[in-house]
Amino acid sequence: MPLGRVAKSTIRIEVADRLRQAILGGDLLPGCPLIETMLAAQFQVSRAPLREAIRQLAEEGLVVTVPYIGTRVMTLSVDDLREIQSMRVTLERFAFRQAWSRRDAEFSRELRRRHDALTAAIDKGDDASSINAELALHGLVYEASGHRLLLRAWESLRGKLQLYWAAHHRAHGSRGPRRDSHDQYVNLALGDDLRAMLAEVTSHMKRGSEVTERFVKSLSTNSTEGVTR
Amino acid sequence: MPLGRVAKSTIRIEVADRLRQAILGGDLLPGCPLIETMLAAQFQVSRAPLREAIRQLAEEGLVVTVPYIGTRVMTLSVDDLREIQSMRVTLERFAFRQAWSRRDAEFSRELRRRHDALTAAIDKGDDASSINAELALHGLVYEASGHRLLLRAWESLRGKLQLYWAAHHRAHGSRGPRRDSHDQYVNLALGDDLRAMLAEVTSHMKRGSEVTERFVKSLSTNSTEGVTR
DNA sequence: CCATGCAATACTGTCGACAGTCGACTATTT
DNA sequence: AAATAGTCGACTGTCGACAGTATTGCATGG
Repeated sequence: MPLGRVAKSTIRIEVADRLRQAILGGDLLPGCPLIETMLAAQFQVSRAPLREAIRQLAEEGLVVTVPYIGTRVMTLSVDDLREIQSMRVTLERFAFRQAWSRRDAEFSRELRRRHDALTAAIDKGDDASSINAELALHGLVYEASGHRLLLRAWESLRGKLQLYWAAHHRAHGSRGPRRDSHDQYVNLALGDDLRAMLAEVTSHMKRGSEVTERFVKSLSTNSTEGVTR
Repeated sequence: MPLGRVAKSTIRIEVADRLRQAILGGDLLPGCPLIETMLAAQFQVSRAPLREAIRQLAEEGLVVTVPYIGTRVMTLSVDDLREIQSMRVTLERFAFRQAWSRRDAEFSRELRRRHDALTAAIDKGDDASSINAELALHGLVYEASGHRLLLRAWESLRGKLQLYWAAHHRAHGSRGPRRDSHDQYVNLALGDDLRAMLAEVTSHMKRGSEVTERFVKSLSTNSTEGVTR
């Protein structure tokens, strides 16, 4: 038994994880200000590690900080979403190119497993889980690419995507990915036609982004408040 | 004129810039430990803003931090370089696709300007400047893409690339990009054949990475020291 | 009634000090 | 002599307090 390290964690890391979870989980809505003194009191820690955690999230792009003004959760914009989606298409196509010759039995097994998990979550109507399951499904190809930098880039994108999808879910009650929306994706990923797979990635995301974009556009027409700190 | 904010800088930002500059400029070599107390004394600031600056650089990927052990400048590896180069090809091809229809007279002028600057730096034999000039030249297409996320991704890559090139320069005295190595790149970027441009990006970087990779490989055979904290 | 200047306030930025942990060195035991 | 346990020094992690800044609300004048 390898007996892995004892997971020595610092407050900074702990707080960063909790904050990230809170943001992605929707406990801290986009635009919501992050008051250091409040959060420090709430987490029962001093401001020093909390500030460092915030600095980290800022670099991850989940929050934005303006000196002497404050930090708030990143807000949604149609342009941002478009950029995220187009970047995602580029990265995921690259990931499939990299991973294609590295696919093995383990890859296929894991792909099916995650697809089943997604289907189950959708059937159960558990939207939060289905979001995570969909992200996990798409994440596999990045993991299989063996490209650490690419995986890191995906993780950064994933956070922002999750932000959008969570907002979508809160507004509509159901984000509603269709039960069979990933069948073609999975089948091609298990097959031998890379060209078809790449085309599927492009069109799959095009379909998905149309839905999300319609939603975000509807949001930005309603929410006009500037959230005056 | 938009009249942007008055660039009010905090110590944290100042220190982060100085540190980044020191790392990329080669004052802090790869593997070199960053002792907080020393740096704080050197910069004449307290450890709090210094630590936050380090946290930021860690998220940028220029340094690595291990809890209770310390922080050191990211080290070079052949695999890392390969990943950076392949990612760069992917992103720059994407950038050209995005920017292609947005090119205007200003773009052409700026491209020529930066190309001239690069040529001048090479002629003058100023290697540090020629590295910056080459990065600036390649950076233009990212700026012209109008894709903020893409530009951000490039800036992150650029830092790591600069790290490698600076190491190369220190070891060889001259990094030696040939004077005409970017002629084709610039000509195609000014032309109308996107397909040819994309092919050029791929082959251009392939040529460049072969040189750099040979160098890094030669490095890793020599340097065996573990830098004992 | 609206615009302008000014005080109050709440928050962020920074500091110095203390506590906890790791690695190296020394001493001891077999 | 080799291996183990104990000790020491140095550095990181954390804390509470202070300084500086931007917003808010009010008072004043037009």
